[in-house]
Amino acid sequence: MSSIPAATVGRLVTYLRVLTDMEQSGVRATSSDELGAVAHVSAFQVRKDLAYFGRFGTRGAGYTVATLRRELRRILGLTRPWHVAIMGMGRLGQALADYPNFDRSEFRLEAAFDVDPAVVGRRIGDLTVEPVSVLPSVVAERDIDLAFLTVPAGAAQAATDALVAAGIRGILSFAPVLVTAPDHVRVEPVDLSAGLQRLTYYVHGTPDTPSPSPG
Amino acid sequence: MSSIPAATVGRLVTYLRVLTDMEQSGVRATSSDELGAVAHVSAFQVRKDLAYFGRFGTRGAGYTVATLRRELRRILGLTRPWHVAIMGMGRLGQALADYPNFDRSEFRLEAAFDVDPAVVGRRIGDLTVEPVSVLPSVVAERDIDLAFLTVPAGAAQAATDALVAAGIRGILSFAPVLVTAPDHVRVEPVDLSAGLQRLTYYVHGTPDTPSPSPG
DNA sequence: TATTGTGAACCGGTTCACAGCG
DNA sequence: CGCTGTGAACCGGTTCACAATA
Repeated sequence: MSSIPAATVGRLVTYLRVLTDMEQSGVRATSSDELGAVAHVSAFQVRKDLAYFGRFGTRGAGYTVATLRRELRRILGLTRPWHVAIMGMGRLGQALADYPNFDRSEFRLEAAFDVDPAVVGRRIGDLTVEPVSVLPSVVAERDIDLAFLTVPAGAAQAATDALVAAGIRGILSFAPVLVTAPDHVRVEPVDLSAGLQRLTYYVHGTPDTPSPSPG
Repeated sequence: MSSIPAATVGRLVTYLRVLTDMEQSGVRATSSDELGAVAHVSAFQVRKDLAYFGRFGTRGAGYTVATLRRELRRILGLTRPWHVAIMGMGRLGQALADYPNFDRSEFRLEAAFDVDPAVVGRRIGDLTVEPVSVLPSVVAERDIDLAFLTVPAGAAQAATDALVAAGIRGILSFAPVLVTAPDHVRVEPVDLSAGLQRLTYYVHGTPDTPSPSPG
């Protein structure tokens, strides 16, 4: 049982969403059946995924929404605040900087960086854009854990190297390129253009000749 | 050989990127070995992925970059222009609307929609925001194939239903919720907050006790 | 009785070794 | 001779059946 399948981690995130919705709707209890139906996953799969981490239900009764939700938040590391920096204050970086949803989450935007002197010093949301030269000291002083990588493709690897050198632990990369980081730094791609290209694969083909079978 | 693994489709997108970079750098020929090294995939895997679709190389010699690139573009459905609408002109929708990279790609932004009368009529990039009431006629008239779903979580399912009813074939969803669509409409999630939560899973744990093993 | 938790069977994707061929 | 293309072996994730238990 050494290593958890990546697919399981992804589904845990989905289960957490469903449980959060349930809790807000006042639902107290649920079952692997119900949870699976909402998450589009089999009840077997729900139970197997949870079994990697412990036993959270009551046989014959199911799961308590609040309890299971708390456990999933703990498993996913969402019980403490995460300090986040934005690397690259182009349009996407700016859009993320005043994304209001972060206010209610465990993610705290602590800094914003750009190489362009014309952008440095500008206020965006309640951050002031800082030059990349101060990245190492800012990361250390404000205990920054994670970064959004929102620089152009050509700058992505250099920016990643700088983040790694500064001591960042994880990177959410929006760059439309493959960036490489050492094993102790996790890179999670959120890739607009890759998603778009996968989409065309599944959608193309004429309406007559059915599209390539979905995965 | 009925259905292609989803992972293969994702890797084809990566191979295409690598080949595009190679072509721009003037590299004429490559091999499954080299391609795999750059894409962080085994040479076996590269050859197996390609074998689902045909035979594109020359035994003993390898692959011609231009040829393989053309074939991958064809396989992924990237040889014709795709007409795209943006649904939801909040910050993210606006950021996408003047994302300059689309100019050079096969994706053409053709329309932007919002429910908010205060936003309708505004010009963003070279689009004018239109009310959702005209969605069906606009989709039909401008032959719109795909949509970016950039509405708040609470509006995501209703917006999806509207897009489906209007005849959209594929949706790139940025909504932090699970949206459901009929089988003939493909939904590809590009999920910021899910990515962030997967990231914390892999990063959390003390520096002493090693983090959960990566997938 | 109802539903969880789990060892075993199954299946599909990855890895491999090598046959095919330029 | 070198590298692709591919049938077979392997492995890991999913599915399943059922034992455990509130």
